[in-house]
Amino acid sequence: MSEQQIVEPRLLRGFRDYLPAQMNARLRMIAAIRNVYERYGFQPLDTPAQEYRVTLMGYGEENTKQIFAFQNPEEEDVALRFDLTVPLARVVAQYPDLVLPFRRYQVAPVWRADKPDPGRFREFIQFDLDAVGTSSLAADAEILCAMHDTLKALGIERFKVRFSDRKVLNSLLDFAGISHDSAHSVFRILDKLEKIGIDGVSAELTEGRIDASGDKIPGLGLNNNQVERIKEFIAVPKGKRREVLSSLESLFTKVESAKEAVEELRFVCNSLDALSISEDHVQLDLSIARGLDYYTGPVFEASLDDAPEFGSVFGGGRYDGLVERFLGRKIPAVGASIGVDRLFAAMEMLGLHRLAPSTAKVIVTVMEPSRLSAYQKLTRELREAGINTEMYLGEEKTLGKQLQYANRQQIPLAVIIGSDEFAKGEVTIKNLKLGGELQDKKKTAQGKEREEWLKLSRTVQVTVPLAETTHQIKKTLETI
RNA sequence: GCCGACGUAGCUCAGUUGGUUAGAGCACCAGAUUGUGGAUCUGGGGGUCGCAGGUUCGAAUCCCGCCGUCGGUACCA
Repeated sequence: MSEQQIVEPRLLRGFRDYLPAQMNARLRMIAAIRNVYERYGFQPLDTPAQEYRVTLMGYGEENTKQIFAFQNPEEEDVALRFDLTVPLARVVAQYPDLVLPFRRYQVAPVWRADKPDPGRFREFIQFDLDAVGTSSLAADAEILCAMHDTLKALGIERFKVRFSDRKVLNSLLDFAGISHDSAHSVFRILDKLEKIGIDGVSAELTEGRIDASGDKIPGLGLNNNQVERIKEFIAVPKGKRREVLSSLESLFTKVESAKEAVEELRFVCNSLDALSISEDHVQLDLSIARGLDYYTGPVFEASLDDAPEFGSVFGGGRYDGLVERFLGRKIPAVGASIGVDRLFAAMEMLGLHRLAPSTAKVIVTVMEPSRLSAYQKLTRELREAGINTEMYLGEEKTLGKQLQYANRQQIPLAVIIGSDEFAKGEVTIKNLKLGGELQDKKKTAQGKEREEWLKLSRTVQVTVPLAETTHQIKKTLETI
């Protein structure tokens, strides 16, 4: 092939490869999440990557530019799904036989034509859980509870699930005397509170500001009185769920529309108490806005304490109006979506992943190629015993090279059979993982530790009769 | 989309006011060690200096355009 024909191997912006070490970690994440969702009795669903474009549209024109849209060979307008919630609404409307409440989970890639950021990709996996067909806020509490359990199950300790209610923000507009037409803009600015602070919010609500890069950000033109009211709202102190709730209640005593919001939040708080969900991990936080277009009640959002720059890794809320688009009548629903790849990236930054490329626990090295069938037979035996086993298939003839290969693949055990072992009908089993760990400690070990080290190093490699290979390997794997 | 910075080996970067054959560390490969991985030592391979033009006797270095990356901002069902 001439040089001009070589195609440069490269990725599209916003897309990424998952090489084996990362893919193993991602698969473990997905399995752990699924495990939690099924413990709550949610049912699996899958839908196609492509939908009719019109199915996905209708939540504001400005969003359409985020959708990957094109024409299929029949020249129909189609698009890649950008979330799993809209397809769910379509399914619920399309299959009237589905038993309600329909509680489903779905794990699948979605696509958005956003500008990529850390933890933000153009193709990413979402893992959703939703309950459709129930207006009971017990469902909302259950979703919050599942969010909490999921993050725990992923081995994350320092996280916050925060919740509020869309109706609180609507009441805030009444409280501050702001037209509901401006709702979208006001909420968007409030959502930036953590990022730009109270002064930044204040500026954007009034005359605008100029950001660090010299960009002009237009203001909303609210008057001082309105901004003061919003500041009062923002000033509601953070604390225990019930404390925040009573502060809110007293602030909004004269706002008629707030009664429903307060009652909803009280219900959710009561449920969380009944479920013994800790105040440390699940908090009532009035400042979260999210889900501006279709959320109608409680909203949820989770972030990692040690990776705040990744923002929301798990979010959702109640959306009672979404199915109506496809059915003509309302079906209440609530759910949440975990951004698997964003969370993966955050955990990667925090070093929370166990990264090993291989799925093999054992490598059978090949020292005497002329007796290949003996190695094949043993490999087969180990596999039939349920042990993930790889036989060395590379070109290297020396044992050292083969062990180096195993080490790089992070395969913990090696089986060695050379002329000595063949002669005696034995096999040597080497614990590469333990050997590596001991090597690291070799320099520092002293006194009693040194004795322990010597004792352990005698167990790194054992030789047993061929017939006991499987038994010995199982025994050793239990210690790993 | 807008503002700014930056593109030199697989990775992280150095490269003096433009001056011969563009460097380092890590990684990789080989040997020391023909049946024992991660350590050490020695040697080695690898670069159209993002792409295309211009200025110049001479460009990685200066100028223009394009592409890409990063940061900020906007947007985010």
